[in-house]
Amino acid sequence: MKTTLKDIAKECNLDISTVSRALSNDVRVKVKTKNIVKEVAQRLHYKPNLAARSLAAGRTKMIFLLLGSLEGTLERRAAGFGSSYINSKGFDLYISLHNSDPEVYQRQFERISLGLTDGAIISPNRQINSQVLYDNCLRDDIPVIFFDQHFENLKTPVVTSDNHNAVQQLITDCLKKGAKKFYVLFDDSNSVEKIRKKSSIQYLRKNNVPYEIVSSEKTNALKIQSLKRESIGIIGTSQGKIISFYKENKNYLSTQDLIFACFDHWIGSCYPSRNVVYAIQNYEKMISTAIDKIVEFTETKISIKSEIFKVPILEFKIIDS
Amino acid sequence: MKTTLKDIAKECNLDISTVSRALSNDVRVKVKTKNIVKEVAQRLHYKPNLAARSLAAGRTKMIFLLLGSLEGTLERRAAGFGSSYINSKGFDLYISLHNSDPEVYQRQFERISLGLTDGAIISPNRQINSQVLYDNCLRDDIPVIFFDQHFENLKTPVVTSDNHNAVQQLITDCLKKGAKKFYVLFDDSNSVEKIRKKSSIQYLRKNNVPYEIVSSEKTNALKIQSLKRESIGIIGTSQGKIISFYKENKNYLSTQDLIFACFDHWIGSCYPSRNVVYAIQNYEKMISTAIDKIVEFTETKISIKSEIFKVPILEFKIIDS
DNA sequence: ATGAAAGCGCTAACAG
DNA sequence: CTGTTAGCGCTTTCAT
Repeated sequence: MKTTLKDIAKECNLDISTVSRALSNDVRVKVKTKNIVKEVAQRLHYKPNLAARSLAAGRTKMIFLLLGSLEGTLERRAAGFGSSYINSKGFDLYISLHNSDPEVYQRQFERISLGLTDGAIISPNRQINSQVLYDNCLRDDIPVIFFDQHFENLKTPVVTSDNHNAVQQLITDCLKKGAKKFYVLFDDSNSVEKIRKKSSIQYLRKNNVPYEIVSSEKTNALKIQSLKRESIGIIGTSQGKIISFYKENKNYLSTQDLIFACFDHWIGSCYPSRNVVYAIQNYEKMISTAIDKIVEFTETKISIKSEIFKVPILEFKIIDS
Repeated sequence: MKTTLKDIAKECNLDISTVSRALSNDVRVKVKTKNIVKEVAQRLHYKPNLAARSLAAGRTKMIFLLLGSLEGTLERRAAGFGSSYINSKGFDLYISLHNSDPEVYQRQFERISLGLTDGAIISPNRQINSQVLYDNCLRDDIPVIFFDQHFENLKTPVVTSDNHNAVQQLITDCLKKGAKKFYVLFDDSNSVEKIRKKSSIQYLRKNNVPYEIVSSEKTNALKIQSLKRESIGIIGTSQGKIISFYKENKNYLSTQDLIFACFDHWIGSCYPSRNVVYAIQNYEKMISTAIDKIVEFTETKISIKSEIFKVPILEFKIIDS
């Protein structure tokens, strides 16, 4: 059965409060008493009840990380690195997934202000009005910071990559490698994709490069086709998206000279393209920034501001065939 | 400020206990009273404090999922599917990562029995004696089930893939595709790798197929090399491992006829091999089995048994070039 | 149908 | 240095 402070107090003939102090290394307790208490605690396999502690102390040292899924490299790495990083601050990170399900998202979001966490980092679901949920947390003084996704209409703090510059750099690299026209695979499925799409178009227009936007619904209708072999840049979010686009249009694309551009990583050789360029997002900086803000808030109670933290791309990589 | 039952009680001129009942839809409370209470609760933005509830009720409906990382397909998918699956049972899943760090692992493991979770599913770290940690949880009646990794010397419940059969089927497929000799890339880094290695060797021996075990430390010393072009099977845990092995031995391997075999997924074409065969583990079945067991335990308090649940492979896929 | 009261396990004043 | 006391917010008997 569960050992409590009471059990230890009885065993030591001390008051429960002294035991509590002894275990939290309070300077007021005699060293000798401390030792006895600690030894008894160990012998009885004492473990503090965090729910009780939280109730009494008003904090849990737990931070919540709510993500859509773990399929993206950024989110995966952020989760992995964030766990370690937060540990070094004496906190714990609890990750939860909403799988882009609005109901789950809302439910998880609401759980934040239920007394078990001191704050949260959230990669939002765009189908839901996060502002309401965010305001809920604010009202209860629970700090929340958004991660990766950024909605212009929301008054919330956000940590995000500098997607605008990233995309333009990727296109520049493709152009250097000889790309003469582009397929842009970004869609409108979330705010990151939107920004990337918008920036791509803006930059391609500015440079007078022909392009076609290919949303995932109507991939088979490639307009810009020509019989002669050309150098084509294909830019999209991930290796997976690019590869499946390629497969769907293999007949045409396999006859062309291709240059792929995407984010975060590329596994294997650049085949069937001639070159792959990709932008590695600085997930460490992103998640640590978010964590720093949250922790700072819980320790100082100075209110969190509705700021945008744009984190530059970590590195641009080029794979040659 | 935080609204509590007390605030609602005051506002409604009711006792706090009636409010509590009304909000939990207790049949004893008059419908009219219930409606009033609920309306006031909403107006005051009432949210229950889970720590307090947990303390009073003795359960949290939270299950802990402790994983090494999210880099593996199995773990990622299990986390994703598990979150949804457990929601349908009225529970929540909290994922935490130990990044193969023994200290973090121990710390997270110990957190399980700290009163915030009703149970846990754990992908263990082999550097740590999990038995002790497991016994700790048992003593406090916290159900724990191990996931994926299986240690023969531990008396614990475990859900794992049928790796033995999986490996033999993969090898069979390679042989059918013409493989005449093998490189086995499994190592001893964890219990799954160990079983896969052992089963590979056993099966290759039985079928008199020449093979070489290539641990990641000494990859450059390939023994079985010949000048003539041969059909070579390369079997390992993931696409990543196989590709990096290939790269390290490109001079020799690029002249050979290759067949790759691995687990869970393969992105892109099978190039530079002729065929890729891979075994998709049934992560849905694995995680749902684990969740079912944990939930069953928390609801019935019937003690969890030290059983092994072997989940068969979901599907074997073959990619042709 | 509602209220009163005990208590879950712990922390944190306040005494002494 | 240690004990006493009063909660934290909620659930749950036991009365009425």
